[in-house]
Amino acid sequence: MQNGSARRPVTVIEVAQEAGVSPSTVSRILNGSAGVAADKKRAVEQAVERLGYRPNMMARHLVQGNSRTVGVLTQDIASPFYNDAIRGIEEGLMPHGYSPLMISGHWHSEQEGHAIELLLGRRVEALIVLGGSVPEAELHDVAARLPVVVLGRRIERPDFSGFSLVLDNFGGARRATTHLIQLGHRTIGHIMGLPEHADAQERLAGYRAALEDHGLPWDSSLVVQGDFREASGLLGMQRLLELDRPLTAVFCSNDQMAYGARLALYRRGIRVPDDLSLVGFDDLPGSSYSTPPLTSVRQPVHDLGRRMAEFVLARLNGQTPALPELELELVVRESTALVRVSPLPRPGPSSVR
Amino acid sequence: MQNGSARRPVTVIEVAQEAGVSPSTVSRILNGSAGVAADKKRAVEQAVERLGYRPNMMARHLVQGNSRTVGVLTQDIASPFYNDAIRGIEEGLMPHGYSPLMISGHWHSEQEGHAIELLLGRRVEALIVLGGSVPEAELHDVAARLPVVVLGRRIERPDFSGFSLVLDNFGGARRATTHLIQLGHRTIGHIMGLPEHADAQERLAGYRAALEDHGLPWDSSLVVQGDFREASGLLGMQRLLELDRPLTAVFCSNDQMAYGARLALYRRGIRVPDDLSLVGFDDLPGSSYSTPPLTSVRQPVHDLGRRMAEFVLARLNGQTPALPELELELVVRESTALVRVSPLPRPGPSSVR
DNA sequence: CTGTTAGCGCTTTCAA
DNA sequence: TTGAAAGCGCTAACAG
Repeated sequence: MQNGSARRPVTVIEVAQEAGVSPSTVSRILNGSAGVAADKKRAVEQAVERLGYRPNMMARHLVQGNSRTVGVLTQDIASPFYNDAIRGIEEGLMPHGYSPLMISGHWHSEQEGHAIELLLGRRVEALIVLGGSVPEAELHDVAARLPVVVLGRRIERPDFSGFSLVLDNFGGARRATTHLIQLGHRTIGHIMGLPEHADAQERLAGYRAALEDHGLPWDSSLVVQGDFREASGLLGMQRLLELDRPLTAVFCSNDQMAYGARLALYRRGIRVPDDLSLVGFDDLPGSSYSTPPLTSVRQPVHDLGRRMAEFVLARLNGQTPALPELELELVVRESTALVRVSPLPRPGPSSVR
Repeated sequence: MQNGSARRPVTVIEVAQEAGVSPSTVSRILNGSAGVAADKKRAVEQAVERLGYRPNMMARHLVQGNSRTVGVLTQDIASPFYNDAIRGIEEGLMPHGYSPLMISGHWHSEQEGHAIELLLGRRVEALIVLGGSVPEAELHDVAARLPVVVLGRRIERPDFSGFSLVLDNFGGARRATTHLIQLGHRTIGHIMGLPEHADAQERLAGYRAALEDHGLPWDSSLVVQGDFREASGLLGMQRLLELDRPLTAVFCSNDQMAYGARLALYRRGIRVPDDLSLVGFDDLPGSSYSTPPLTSVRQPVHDLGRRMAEFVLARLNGQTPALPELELELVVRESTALVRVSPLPRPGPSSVR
């Protein structure tokens, strides 16, 4: 059995020898950069085939001074939210001969710095940052050297030369809450995301604004804190249910927490949406198949990914395109319903519907 | 506003000049490859800082003949299943100074070929393949050049020099079905995955084996076809419910289809697990927060990812480690329960326990 | 300890 | 049309 490693890769020189031409000719044929006699072309192609030659991109890029690569700094490759964006980025990049170099910061500022270092070392031509918490100064430095677009973070520095793309979290949250109010709900809880997270703050603000819009009182005890993950949604809902205020609806700062909240309700035999309406945020792929399908605020993440890719590519070509702020859409499914007359559910055996 | 592109990156030469030393000295300091006078070291470090120098990895790798990179061919970066594996791979690679170069084939044999081409061009030192359908011949060729490990595919070629790692789908499915039988279920449906997919076939076989183990009759009308996605689970369950056989449990070939099936049941007001028990396969992160939390077969994907990474790294070092076949564990949650009413006049022989 | 020299594999002048 | 030569940015001998 082969060792599997070793065996030096074939080089142009070898191909050239095999085909009886010079390395430059091989290069020209491979890149179609100049006219070449048909017979030599055939000979080279055969040699390439026979030897299993594959151009060494590192060498090629070194001499050409480009890497055809765009760095993507994500927080968690495995997070359902960022994933969609990544796929969009891929789609935007590939047709132009670029590929993404992905790396995750794992919500860890230090690791993110490290990641950027690595990306820069690999000479990515542009950088797409998905959320996270790299210091603005660092982002700014990078943006001075190459096109940068950061999603989901508002960059305060007025001189930031990159592009910061923020979604209308406020508007989305306000729309979601308004939807609940229009269904007749008057006591609406909110499970908040990580409080230091701008998204969470804006969504809270949107929730509050909707309340004010309709002359409903603001009650801070109706807001509990979570961390964007399922478990915190479960805990949050439990705490909400312990209140003596009989709430009939809850708006969660993201879908994952809504899933957790849903489970807390299931355990207590509180039906959704009959006894309590639930709204999430993000519209994860799974949300259309949860029980019941979850009403949520959709962020056009996939589309956004593609646009960001195209954006940096355009910058690379010297253009200065615009990146429009996209509206967030409320997707009404089956987890929200008209408020019932008697808001107090009676706990009982776990029965869904 | 800065253009954001252009501005040639700093090179060693410039750093050397700035610090008043030779390029090799700079290199030595950066790599710690030899002792250097303290003052020169300080001077260089300052120059690096001042100029914002970052070594060009492509150049470094070119001369060193390695890329410190492992290719990861996944089907879909956004699939929750592969994601976990990817995270594991990352963890396995990073401590050794390697990074993953990820690319997705999108379940498209041709695109996968293209992806491998790209990876090879970037001189990845090893390749990790997650599922997919690249022709064996191609995999074999690659494996002759560098360490390859493929997950979730049995390679038939006896001379394959890579490592093929398959999970015990059969055993997992058998265990899941047996669990149902032990709960008293006698009419158990199965929603199958893509029939051309080995995983789907093996899980079907496991389901069938469990039936036989307990002397239950095999009934092909109880098996409907899906494609591993939610929508097909929903459709599949609908078809199952149209049967006049009153089934009390369904085993789905993966969690995503189980979610779809769950939704079909919800729509008809059939309760889980009270009226019907449901089992999935994969144990996706979301499954512990579905309603009800889903009983499923856990694949240690994350762990597997780490192990695969360590495996190829070891091969790179000339070792030939083993990759143990890991057992799949049935995670019993709340979507399965004792059968309520025995719908059939106890057919078949032997005990039920 | 440090500078000089010679490449890594490729493309791109520049002549022929 | 083609080959020879130079050089991308870096490190690894090899002298000193």
